[in-house]
Amino acid sequence: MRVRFAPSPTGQLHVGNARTALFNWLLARGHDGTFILRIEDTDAERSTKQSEESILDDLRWLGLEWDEGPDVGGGGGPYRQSERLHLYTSYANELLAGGHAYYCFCPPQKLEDDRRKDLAAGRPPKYHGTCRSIPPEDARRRLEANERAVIRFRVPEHIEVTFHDVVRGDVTFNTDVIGDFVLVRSDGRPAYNFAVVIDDALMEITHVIRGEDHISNTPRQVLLYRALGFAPPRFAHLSLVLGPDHTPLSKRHGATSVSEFRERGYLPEALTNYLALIGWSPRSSGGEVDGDAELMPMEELARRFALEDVGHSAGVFDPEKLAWMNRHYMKEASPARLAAECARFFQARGFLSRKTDAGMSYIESLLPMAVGSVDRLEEVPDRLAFLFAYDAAQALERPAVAEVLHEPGAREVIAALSETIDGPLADRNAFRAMANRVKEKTGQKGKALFHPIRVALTGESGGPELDLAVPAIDRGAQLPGDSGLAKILSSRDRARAFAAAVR
RNA sequence: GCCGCUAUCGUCUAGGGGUCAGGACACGUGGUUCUCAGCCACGGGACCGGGGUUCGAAUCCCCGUAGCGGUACCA
Repeated sequence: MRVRFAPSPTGQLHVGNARTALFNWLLARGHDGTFILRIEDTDAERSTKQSEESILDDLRWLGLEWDEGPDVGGGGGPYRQSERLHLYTSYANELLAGGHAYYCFCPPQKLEDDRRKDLAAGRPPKYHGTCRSIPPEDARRRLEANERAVIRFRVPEHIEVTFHDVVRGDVTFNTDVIGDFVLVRSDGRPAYNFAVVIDDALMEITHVIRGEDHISNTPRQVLLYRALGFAPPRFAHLSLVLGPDHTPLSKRHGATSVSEFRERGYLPEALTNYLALIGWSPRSSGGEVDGDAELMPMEELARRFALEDVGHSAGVFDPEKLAWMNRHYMKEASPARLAAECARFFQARGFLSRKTDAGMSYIESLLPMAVGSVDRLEEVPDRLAFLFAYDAAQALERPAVAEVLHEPGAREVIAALSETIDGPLADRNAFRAMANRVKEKTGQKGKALFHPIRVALTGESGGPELDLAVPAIDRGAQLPGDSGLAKILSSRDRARAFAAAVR
């Protein structure tokens, strides 16, 4: 089995295309097949090298490694269409010689006029066949006289073209609605329908899995396979991914490119797991489906994936569900990995200037507090901002904090707290011991005790576990000044500053 | 316009001639921890419309409707 993903490098990798790549990858990996990456850059105006690189980067980040491609080579190369021009030319000549194609000298203006007339008359707009019967000798003469021409495919008239789609079944088109389409443009570059067929055939692709938007191109391609004498591959057309308003997913709907999700702190396994479930669901293993059946690592997705289980209808991209999956995978990821991923967000927030060992291991120790209550890694620094920035006066102004202060005994607890803390609360036990001493002094317990302690030490009325957060404050406060970390006020200094502000 | 594809809770979906139409996300209520979150329990919520076939249709067929795609010297 040989499958391919063939993006055109004209922009960022979109989640819809990423899903197409994923389904190809899943099928290849699950069947010991070969996954090929081909760059369709025949549109020279819009294709950029930079875009190609970013697509490759995004695919790697997603974990969709390819076996053959522009950077790794392989027996079917080259893998950029711009480097395969000689192949297209040679097959175009073959088609010309066999009478399956002909030169067309129609100026663009005439083509446009024809189309307008068809539309106005309610006819399907298609090429009028003006140049269909120009004798080859005449064509050659005009070519030699430097007349511009395209090469068109001679579409057989009045026949039905049926192909089998693995996800949809048999699909039939009548060639009456298909005009003689362009194979080679006047500048010598191949058009899409021609290049794909040559490439898929030469690269011996067995399964063409692509977006539904290609379904009406397929009969043209089938015709080409026939004319060229190639055996057509199996086709599978995937439904599209839509936005909440049921229009194709676009920038209007927020983040749509893989790199945006990467930048915002989504984990690749969350994105791939989520994308796999749009339009595909694991075959229910008889009876009830386990609630966790949707959470699957890549290997399991690959093992269970089957084209036969792919749905027919378009799916709406749901950021909420993606967020849920991301939370799940963040909890599963190792703190070291998360710290490495998060460092840039701490840097952006000004909490970390350099990635020193001390700074990084401090951040690592913080993550378990934040990761359970955040959708994306990007939000982690905000969640932990109270550690790095402490302003007693500002905290007092916050309604939620003020509310806590109105609780009976709150001021007492705060006063006792500022007197009780005499050193760093290096761990949970030290924190508990301190809390007990405040409890003895004030007689307060439960919420009445912990709420005031929380607002005094963190400036927040809610947040990560208190007896985890407070030791973290003191650990940060004790780190050497060159740790790269923003300065952290110790819990003792916080308690005193807050007590003073309250008074 | 013409051609094609599609249609189950708000969303992703399972199922498929007789089911209490199942699950997940989201949502609501209650419980739980010093807190947001989390977690646990419970709850509301769907077969596009109309015909036909059938003892029986969400399921099969037809016709509508709607959405999407194509109708390029874009891919």
